[in-house]
Order: sequence, then structure tokens, then C-alpha cells
Amino acid sequence: MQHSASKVDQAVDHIRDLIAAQSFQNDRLPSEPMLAELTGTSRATIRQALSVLELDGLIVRKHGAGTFVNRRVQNIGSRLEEVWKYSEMIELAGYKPGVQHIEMALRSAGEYASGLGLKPADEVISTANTFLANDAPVIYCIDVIPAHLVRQAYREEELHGPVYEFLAKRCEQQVVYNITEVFPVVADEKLSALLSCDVGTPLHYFEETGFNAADEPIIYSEEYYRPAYFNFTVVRKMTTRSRP
Amino acid sequence: MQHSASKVDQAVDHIRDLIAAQSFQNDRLPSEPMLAELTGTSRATIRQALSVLELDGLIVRKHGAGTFVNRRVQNIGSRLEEVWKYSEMIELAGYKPGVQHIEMALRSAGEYASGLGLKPADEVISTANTFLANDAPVIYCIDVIPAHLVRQAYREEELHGPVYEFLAKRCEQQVVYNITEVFPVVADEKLSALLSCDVGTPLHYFEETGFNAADEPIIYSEEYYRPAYFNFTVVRKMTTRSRP
DNA sequence: CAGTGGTCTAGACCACTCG
DNA sequence: GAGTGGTCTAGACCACTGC
Repeated sequence: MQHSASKVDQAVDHIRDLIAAQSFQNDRLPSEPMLAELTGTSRATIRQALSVLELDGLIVRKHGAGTFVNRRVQNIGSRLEEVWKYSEMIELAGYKPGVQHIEMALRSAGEYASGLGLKPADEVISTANTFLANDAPVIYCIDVIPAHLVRQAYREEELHGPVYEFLAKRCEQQVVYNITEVFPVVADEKLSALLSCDVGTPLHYFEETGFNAADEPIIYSEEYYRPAYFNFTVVRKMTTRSRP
Repeated sequence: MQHSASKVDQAVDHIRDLIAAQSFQNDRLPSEPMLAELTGTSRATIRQALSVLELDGLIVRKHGAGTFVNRRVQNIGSRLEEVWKYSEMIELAGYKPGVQHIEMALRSAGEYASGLGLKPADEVISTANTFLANDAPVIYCIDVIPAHLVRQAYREEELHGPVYEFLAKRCEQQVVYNITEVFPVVADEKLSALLSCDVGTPLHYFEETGFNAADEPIIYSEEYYRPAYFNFTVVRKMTTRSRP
């Protein structure tokens, strides 16, 4: 919060409020010059704010016609391109979130080495947890962090649960983007026990690598989701791409 | 192609070329004023072009430091938020694309009605195809179009294969965005036959609804992918979102 | 400190939609 | 034709990074 919010951010919030208040007809926003006057900024600033909202999918701009709210996209649950904290996802799906720690270890990187830019002999911290919805396990997640990132002493309990706080507090690292590969899998013996589902149940499986601002991999995760609890949705816009 | 490309598009292409040519050190792009001069435009235009590339994940901008190429993201295959034509996907994965028509029908909407904003008794055209990689079936796809959209006479063969051309030519409709839900499933008897894989093989399953510029649903598709042939990847950026 | 990207402005002209 | 969003410019100042 060190920055005061930029005018663009203020405009974004302002327009979000307008939308939430449904304060116009036919889901048609005021014109750009109008919004500029309303928020006391220039049209360029407003246009940038509208771009943010358009990218979010909240509004649609139509050349010559106006800018419109897209209630449809607004009503989607978890968007695959966005979703972030486990607990938030579970709450969003309408359940009470919880965590069950499974195990943790300090061990050599082995198979995880390449994805994290390590040598197989380098040490990593791995922690496995299940995340609960109304006390039923719905996500199983293994997080792997290079041990050399640790900057401070810590209690092991800090690794019982989501690991982002640990990364921030004890490693002074922040994930700025991640690359996630999505697979369909079926529950084997182990997964069926962890997620209390039948062997052969289809599951979402994500392999996720998180990178810091310096573009170094700092965390690798393997995640299994019970699809009955989560609907992952993607909004794809048909940008006429110029691909060489 | 009615438009001549905008200056922003030209700048985007120009910078893409620069990146492809690796014509600078440390993956650091020329500064914005420099690029503006190089491409004969203003800095604002360049910044817009860079935004496009940043959104694409191709570059990373660092305040005070410069703009850098992200080779990592560049090397990803199919991105789930982008991918579009079946044949392109198959080519991208390194195979020779092909199509095998399965069946088509003119029938009542039934179960498909709600997603397409129809009544169950309204008529729809449905067509089912498999898409081939080196002659092996790797995608099975059912497309459903409201029959009332058809504006012109057509030959049935036009529905043997991808349906976007049909939508454009015979319905004068264009998909501008779609909403896709992603599920893991396992192949049953029917799917295993269609995709020549074992019963129980995990598959990607997408339920996709396409919308036109007027935000009306114009096509619904059910798609099954052999994961052995496709890696679906998502790049998620940690925008510090202001969520109310 | 010089140079970078981030923010913002005021104004111009164009392309499109709609009544 | 009036009004909308789309494109583009020239210039100002700020915030940050690196040497």
C-alpha cells in the first residue's frame, strides 16, 4: 500500500462501483468523455481503466455504440487464468475451508531439480497438504521450495498449510507469475485415500511453477482437485492474432 | 483484412521481429523512446504495443531497468487462454492434421437448449467429428448450432469438419469470445472407440459456448482431447487485484 | 546521477453505429 | 449527422534502477 492508488486504479474502482450499483439502463456505461468528467481525469486515463475492466471481461466495448456490462462473465466462478488462494477458491465454491497437513521433508531435489533450476543433489523443502471443504478433502497439494532460498529461522508448523506466507516471510520471495500445465488424471490408491474418493475418479492435476520478479523459479507445486467441487472456466477472446 | 494494420500492430510485429532475430544483448529491448524513433511513432504507441506483448507474456517490463524478453513463456506450446483452431493445435504439436466426420443431425435442442438460449423444442444442427494427428484420432468434438441462424443454402459436407467457416459463411455469424469449462474425464466405451485409446484413459473434456458481438450464444461444443498429444498451459500473472 | 519505464494530460482526427 | 469508441501525437512530470 506504499503507493497511493493511481488515477487509473481510482477510475477502475469508480466504474466497478457504478456497475455494482446498476446505475444505468441497458447495461450501457456513460461515454468515455462523460466518465472522464465524472472522475475528474482525462479520456486517456479513463480508456486505460476501461481496458483493465475489458481484460477482466467485466465490460465489452463496441465501436460507435458504447460500452456495456457483461453480466455473463461477471457470474463465472473460478477462472483458471486468475484463481489464486486455495481457501478463497473453496469459499467461492460455497464451503468452509480448512487444511490438513500430510507431511514435510528436507531432501535432495532429485526429480524436481530441472523445473526449479537446481542440481539433483541440491536440497529442497517439500510439504504436502490437503485442503478441506466442509471438512472433506478436496485438494491435495505438494509444494517444493529450494532450500537455499530460506533467509530466516522458522518453525516447521509454518509449512503446515499454504506456503506463500512462508515464501514471503522466511524467504523474502514473491511469486509474480506462474506457469501451470493442466492434465486430466484418475485417482489411484494413494490419491483416493487422500481425497476420499473412489479409485478411478477423474481429477484435475496441475503442475505449477512460480517465478519471482527476477524470473527465477522459486516454487514448484503438484496439485490434485476434486472436480465435483470446482468448475474451472476459461474466457477466451478472439483477438485476431498476427502469428508469423 | 479491410483495415490497413494500425501503427500499434506494425510496432508489435516490428518488435516481434527484433525478438526473433535476437538482435540485442541480455534479452534487453531498446528503450521506449528508442523504439519510438526506430518505428517512426510516438512513445504512447510503442507503449501500447509493448502492453500487447507483455500481456502475451513475451516480454517483461521492469520499472527503471528496462524491457526484457521472456524466453520461457515464449517456448510454451498451446496456451489454454489462446488456442483456437484444431488443425493449428495439431500442427503446433508437430503432427499432420486431418479430419474424420462422424455424424450430423438436424434435431431439437433438448439438453443443449439452455446453454444456447433456446427452448428445448427449437431446432439445432449438430455435427460430430474427430480430428487426426498423423491419422490417429486425438480430438473428438460435437458442435451444436441453433438452426435459426442459418441464412443461406448449404451442402451437408460443409458440416464435415470445423464449423467456424460454416458459421461465418452460411450464418453470417462470428464468435468474438467463448466461455469454456474444463473437466477431467475418463474414456468410456464410446470414447475409447472414437479416440482409439483404452477405456479408463484420462481425457481433457471442454464444454465451450461461443458468443457473437451482440453477446448472443451461437455455438456450443463438447470436446475431448487425448492428453498425450496436447499440453495445455496457463500463464497466470499475480496482478494485485482490488476485489471488493 | 542519467536513463529507464509509469502516469497523465489536452487535443486531434478517424471509423463506426444508430436514429 | 450526432455521438460513440479507436488511434495517435507531443510533451510533461514522476518513481525506480543502476552505475
